[in-house]
Amino acid sequence: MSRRSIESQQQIIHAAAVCFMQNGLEKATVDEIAHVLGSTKGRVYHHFASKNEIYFAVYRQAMEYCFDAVLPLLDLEIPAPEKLTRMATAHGHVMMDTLPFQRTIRLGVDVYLRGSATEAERKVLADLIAMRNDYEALYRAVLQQGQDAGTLSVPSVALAGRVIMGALNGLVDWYRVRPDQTRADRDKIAVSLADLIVGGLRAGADA
Amino acid sequence: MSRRSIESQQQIIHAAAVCFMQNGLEKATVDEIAHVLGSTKGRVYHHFASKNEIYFAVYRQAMEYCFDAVLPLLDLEIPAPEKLTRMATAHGHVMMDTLPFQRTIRLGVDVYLRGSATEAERKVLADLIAMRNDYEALYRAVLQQGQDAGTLSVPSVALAGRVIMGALNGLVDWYRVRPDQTRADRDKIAVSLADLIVGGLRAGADA
DNA sequence: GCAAAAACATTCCCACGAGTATGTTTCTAC
DNA sequence: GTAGAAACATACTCGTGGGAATGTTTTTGC
Repeated sequence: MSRRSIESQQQIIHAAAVCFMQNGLEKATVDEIAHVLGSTKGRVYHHFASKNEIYFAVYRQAMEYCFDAVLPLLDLEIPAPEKLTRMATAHGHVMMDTLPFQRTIRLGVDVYLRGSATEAERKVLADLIAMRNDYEALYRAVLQQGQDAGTLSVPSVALAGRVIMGALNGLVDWYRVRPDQTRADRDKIAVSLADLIVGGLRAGADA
Repeated sequence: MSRRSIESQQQIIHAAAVCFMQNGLEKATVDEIAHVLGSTKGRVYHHFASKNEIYFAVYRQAMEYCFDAVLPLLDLEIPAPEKLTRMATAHGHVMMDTLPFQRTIRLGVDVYLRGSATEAERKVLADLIAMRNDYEALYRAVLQQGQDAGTLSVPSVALAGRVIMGALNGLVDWYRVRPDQTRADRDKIAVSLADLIVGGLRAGADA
């Protein structure tokens, strides 16, 4: 795999993420993805066997962005609530920073590819879904630690994990990139979001 | 509009919701929707001008399910935290009870119909999105009331509204209908979900 | 510098599905 | 019961987009 080839692939993946976000998985055409790059279909099909494979690549990339942001935080020796808050904040940042990729994930996932996919493709998709589950498991682990330590009140670790991911990933549904927005602005959103999720809404809990 | 006509339309809408949920908005074909009913395209196109109109009808129906469940709760004279919890619980129930409709809403919304839609269709879609916003506003109103009364701690009403809707609507992503599941089981899910969102995760807030 | 392979562009094919046109049956009004 | 309209079924058109086949240019290994 030459250097130039990898770079070209990355460009295609990035362009695809943008097209997928703007037009959805089905309406986004391979011609359009190529056109964004000032190229034609030939280039895309030279690097990817099918449109599905492009989607898989975008999916994987999106998950890697998440893992890269959160994995380092697991080693911190801080109480579970704080760790959870920092993980959620980091995740919020990734959502905003890699919006096209994260939105793409939400467009279909298991809906996309129904029957029409080959057995090999289903295998890849299953791996990707497992990858997403592994990511959610990172949060569940911290939830369990907090429950054991008495610093978190978690009736159901599974359900709490779902709620956290739902609230965090919901960000891509309403967040819109604004050109005059600074990193500090996004940080405020991410921190507020994390605090709301961990701290809840009831008054008197903490500041 | 005859009685038989309305019933037929409702059947089509319901079948469409199931197809949309299973295969996505694009992959779900009009032929398939008709086939679920044991009919053909002719029946569908006799009642709906286009596939988009079917989607609109499903969307509207989904929103009406939500409003019908939550609107009555607004008149209750109870503290904001309790009202919010009950609203969230009711919403959770609707999500599970009308799963195909609610999942359909998440499939595209603004992504679906890009440029290819007529001006009239865009108008309808804008109305539907406004309808969804109105629904979210019900929650924001209660949040504001709680903030004013001091029973809720809401740094940003807008953000809190997003978080609540995100966590609640995320339910349709992971909830799966199980035949041996009773209403009590679903109620437990809905209540736990609402408690988590309103109460948060930090220990010591309340039971 | 020269084969050969990679990295594209161009052209073409064709399956698929939305929408239409037209036929056929069933209900309704009188 | 008999027009006529509503409620379908059947058969067809046609644009579109995924993917393959083939041609052209650029890079790389020797």
